[in-house]
Amino acid sequence: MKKEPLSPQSAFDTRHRDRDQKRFAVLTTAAELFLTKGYHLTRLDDVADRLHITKPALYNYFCSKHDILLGCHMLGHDLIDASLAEIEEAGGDGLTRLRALIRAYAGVMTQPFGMCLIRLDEHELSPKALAQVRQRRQSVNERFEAYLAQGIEDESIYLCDVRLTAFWLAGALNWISRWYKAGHGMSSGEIGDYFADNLTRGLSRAGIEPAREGRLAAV
Amino acid sequence: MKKEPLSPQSAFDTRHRDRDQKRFAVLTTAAELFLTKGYHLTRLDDVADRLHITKPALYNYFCSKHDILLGCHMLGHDLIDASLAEIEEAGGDGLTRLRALIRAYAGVMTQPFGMCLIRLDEHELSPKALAQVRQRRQSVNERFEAYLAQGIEDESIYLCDVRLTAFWLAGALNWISRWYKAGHGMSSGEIGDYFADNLTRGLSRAGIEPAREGRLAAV
DNA sequence: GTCGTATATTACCCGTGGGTAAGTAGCGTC
DNA sequence: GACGCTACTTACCCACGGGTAATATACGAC
Repeated sequence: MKKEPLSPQSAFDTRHRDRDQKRFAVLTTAAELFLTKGYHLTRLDDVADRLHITKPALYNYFCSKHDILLGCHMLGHDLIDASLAEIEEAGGDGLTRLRALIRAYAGVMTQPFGMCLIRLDEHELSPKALAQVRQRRQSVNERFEAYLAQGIEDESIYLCDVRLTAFWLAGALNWISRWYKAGHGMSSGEIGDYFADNLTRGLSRAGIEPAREGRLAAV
Repeated sequence: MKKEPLSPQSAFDTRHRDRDQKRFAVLTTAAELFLTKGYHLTRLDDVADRLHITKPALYNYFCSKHDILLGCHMLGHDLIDASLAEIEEAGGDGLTRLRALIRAYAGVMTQPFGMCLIRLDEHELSPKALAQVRQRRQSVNERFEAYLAQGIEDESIYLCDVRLTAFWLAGALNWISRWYKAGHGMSSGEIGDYFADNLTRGLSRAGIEPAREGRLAAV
């Protein structure tokens, strides 16, 4: 799937053009609306209007509204999977990898497709689609658990309940998608760095360093 | 609002009975269905069926489906507010209070009305209702920030970004509502204790104690 | 240029489910 | 034991919006 042009609707400027580009434009627009208004309150007419086309044209690229929703989820997971591969290759001890994962995951949660994974109601997916999504989600969770386990093994991480710790880390990170607003406050990267440091301070087996100066204490 | 009888539908066994009891029965049933099937996929007929009444009877107690949703949110927040009051009274330093808040909040997230706060789409609320809910949510967030600030002040908590830390704590806790299943794994109280200890390990200014034995390492 | 195809449009259908109007029946009251 | 109020039921409405059938048109090919 190719990258979008300047704005999603320009993908529909001309008639013959890359299908993938148009699919992507639909998903970008839909994701934005789903996040703003909610899935149900977003009508397909709304999506089409933004793209300067009409509703039935959407059915050239997606077979239903649910299918568009699934598309958003899949792109969100693609973002994560890309990071996972990099981190796996980079190597390092459990704690190092966990921190890298936190940083990357935080980045995903500040992007629309990443937000879709958390903020859109999974009940709207078809049972088959839901199974797909659940499986991909589970594989991410397993990665958290794997790095925690590795860190306990290599003694970079304190002995902790791997399952529960993975849950709370995921929660802290997923929640970013609910409060992050692009252009306000910290950037995506700054949040990632802060989380990577601070979520692991209590997990690290090495003595705790004093909190980093820099961006602190908005008391 | 009074406590429910054995099962929600028994509130409708007889005709004349406490209105509050029936309202509560409706909300209990609706919350359960909303959480299982999602708000939109739950029809008012479904709710009525479970209570052995018919849909229009619901309109004796609520003026719309949205109003039922709002009711669920309000009861969820009532659970939190009850804990907040207790913690405030109990006193203690910032860290102690923060831990108590974490424990209590975790407990709320394992209950249906607490789960509603996180898992049901707020877009379905009317603008006015949404404003109400947002305000209550904000007041909880302020409590997290207040205890963090207090802890920094009284030196029980490391200097940290209060706003970001409150966010990640809230996220870790809110996420419980997405994975907790009553009767599987740890109990609500055990989760609360674990979270109160482990989420604050990296925040505590006192040296980090080795992780508590007891319930550990499902590696 | 004209033909064929993919793409988009116009016009429409219709299932669904929230909500309501009118009528019925249980229960307390006197 | 008749009355009246409230709770509840039956029967219905209808707006909404996802989805489709039939039709028009831009673009590439030759």
